[in-house]
Amino acid sequence: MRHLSERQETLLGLVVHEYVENAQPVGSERLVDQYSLEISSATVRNEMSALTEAGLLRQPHTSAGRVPTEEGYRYFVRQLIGETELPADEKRLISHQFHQARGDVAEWVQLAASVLAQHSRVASLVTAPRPEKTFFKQVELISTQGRQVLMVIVLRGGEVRQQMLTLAEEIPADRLDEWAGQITRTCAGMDASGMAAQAGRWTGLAIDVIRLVGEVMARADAVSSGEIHRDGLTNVLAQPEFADSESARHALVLLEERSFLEEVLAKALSPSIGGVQVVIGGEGAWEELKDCSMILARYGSAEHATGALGVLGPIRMSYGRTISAVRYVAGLMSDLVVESFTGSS
Amino acid sequence: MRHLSERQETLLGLVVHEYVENAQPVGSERLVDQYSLEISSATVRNEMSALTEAGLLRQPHTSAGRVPTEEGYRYFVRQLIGETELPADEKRLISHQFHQARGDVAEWVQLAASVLAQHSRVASLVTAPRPEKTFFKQVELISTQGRQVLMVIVLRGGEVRQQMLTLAEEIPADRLDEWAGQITRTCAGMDASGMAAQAGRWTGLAIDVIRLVGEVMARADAVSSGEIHRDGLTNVLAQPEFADSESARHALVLLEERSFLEEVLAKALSPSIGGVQVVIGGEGAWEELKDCSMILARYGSAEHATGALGVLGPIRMSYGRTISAVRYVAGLMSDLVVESFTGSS
DNA sequence: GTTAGCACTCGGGGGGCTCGAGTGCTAAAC
DNA sequence: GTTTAGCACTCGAGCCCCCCGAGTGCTAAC
Repeated sequence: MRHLSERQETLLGLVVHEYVENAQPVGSERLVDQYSLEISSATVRNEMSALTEAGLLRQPHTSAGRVPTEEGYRYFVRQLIGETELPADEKRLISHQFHQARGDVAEWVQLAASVLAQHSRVASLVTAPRPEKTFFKQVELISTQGRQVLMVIVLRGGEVRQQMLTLAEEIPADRLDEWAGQITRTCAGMDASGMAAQAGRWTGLAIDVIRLVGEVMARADAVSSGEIHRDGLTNVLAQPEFADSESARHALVLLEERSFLEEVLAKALSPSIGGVQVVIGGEGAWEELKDCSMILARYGSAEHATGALGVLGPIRMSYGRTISAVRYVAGLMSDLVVESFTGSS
Repeated sequence: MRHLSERQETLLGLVVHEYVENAQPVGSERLVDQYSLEISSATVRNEMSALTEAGLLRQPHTSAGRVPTEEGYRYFVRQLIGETELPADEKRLISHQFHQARGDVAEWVQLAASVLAQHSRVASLVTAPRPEKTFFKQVELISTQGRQVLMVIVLRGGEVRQQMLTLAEEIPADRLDEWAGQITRTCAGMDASGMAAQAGRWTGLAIDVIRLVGEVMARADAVSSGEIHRDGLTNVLAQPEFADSESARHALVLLEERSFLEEVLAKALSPSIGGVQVVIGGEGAWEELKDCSMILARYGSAEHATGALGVLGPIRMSYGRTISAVRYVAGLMSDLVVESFTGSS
């Protein structure tokens, strides 16, 4: 399977392209017509035969056209795609949309999902950016009703968490402020374990507050990602491979199953930020997405916060287009994260 | 169509029940067999004929069994369902799950969606509880990096919003605290328009802060609901009426189209809390959900906060079961909202 | 009012047919 | 040696047709 001739590579590329477009096995004559090839259909047949031999194409049945195998798609993506870029006008449009949404993280995430879904025509996933590890910055204690107190915990990077706390006895607001100020001054910059260690050194109300803050931070550190924002679910239903409800259901289950998505995101994105990961047909590791591909990227920056985004669609997907869309959106999101952390307006 | 005999009502009920179970037109003989009726199939045929006349049943084609019409379902729900209750053990299970999740609003919402999806076997929707109108309670100004300031806005009821603000010049943290304290003391309890009116009376930094707070509050008042949490999307794909991908897509589009859901939730739930609204087949008002039904309820309490929840599924739905599930979950959510506001632990 | 009997209807499913796109092979041409 | 025309062969998709049986409405008897 090593060493495809240049012509074979070209033909593989054309088969992939044609199949992605039409969702139908592509035959030799068709190919010659469609792309005005200089060679005859018989030659194409010979080459196709070789590609089939090499495991890059297959025939759904004897005497039907050829279809790329998973291996064929992988070869295509690895060797033939090059560095496709989104058209400049699409880039401009997307970047414009992102500039509109500046300011609100939740909005970015939603927008990224929507943009990906629209430009890739498959289902998209985006998680909000989160720091690798949380550090305490500030706490506010706000009395609500009787002995109920709302704790507002601010983490480094500006993430805000809230948590209710019930006091043993009512405490006036100014005393609460005082406590909060003391705790903030003393504990600023600590991580979850640091907070846990602190608790013992305090008395009264502060013990509970610090313990709870520590718990909230530990919980935040434990989950690998927040909510996973989805969009474009209906796109995958439009694909002919999901025409029968059984396979459609199967694909949708993947997209609903949070734990599965988390696992995939975690495993596929362990490496580094910037690169785009392409998982074609489960790669042997995930039986569940046998007929699906995912294109994933991590965004953000390691010292601030990172998130993940990507798409999930049928194996028969426009990889060039989709990969560049994922890469571009990941880049924009990275910029936004860095911007919002370093405060350059 | 007025005045069905008791026997006719019984038969209508049985047809609905049988059709909901099997998704196939039900014939007279089948009905007699299945439910060991004391009357002959010919009699059943006569009654069915009358029900068809009355517009409550219809035949998919001449010489097929009967299927309830939309009107038939409505009659069934209005007159025949009674006050079905979930079995006690299911109630106990659900209530137990909710007690586990106490404390975090986002968790309730997610749990409610999951429970509804599981017990109704269709797709569920839940919005987070929100107050009718927001009132300012407190603001904190937290310096992050250089001239970037994170505003944390606490609203009555404990809802927390955050908003970035870029200063004209750097201001030390203790000055920020001072400003925040002043604004909080002066403006506590105001609504969005009150805040807007305030802005003019201040100077410097405070103008921007108050203006932004006002905007955030106005924005919060404008959207009728926050994010709509969904679950059980795959359930609807399992229904035979959505076997072909076209209708499945159609249903999924409804569930993805935020604006549509908001409209439906708003219109259907204008009345009051507590009651369960059943929208069968669009009721003429929504062409889009021609083949779907929604069962919706508002939860919470008017003076604190309210949200909406419900399910969307095919018209052929187990109304008794689903209505009681929606009612029960709405009740639990209402309790949680009230509890969390009044602070009774 | 109820029911047995009966002729009639029509959709679904299975079998068989054709059609055509596509293949692999061979032998001739370049 | 590679390319290509020619050709026999394959096999699934689509179509037609037919049969079957569940179900109906009607009529006449109970």
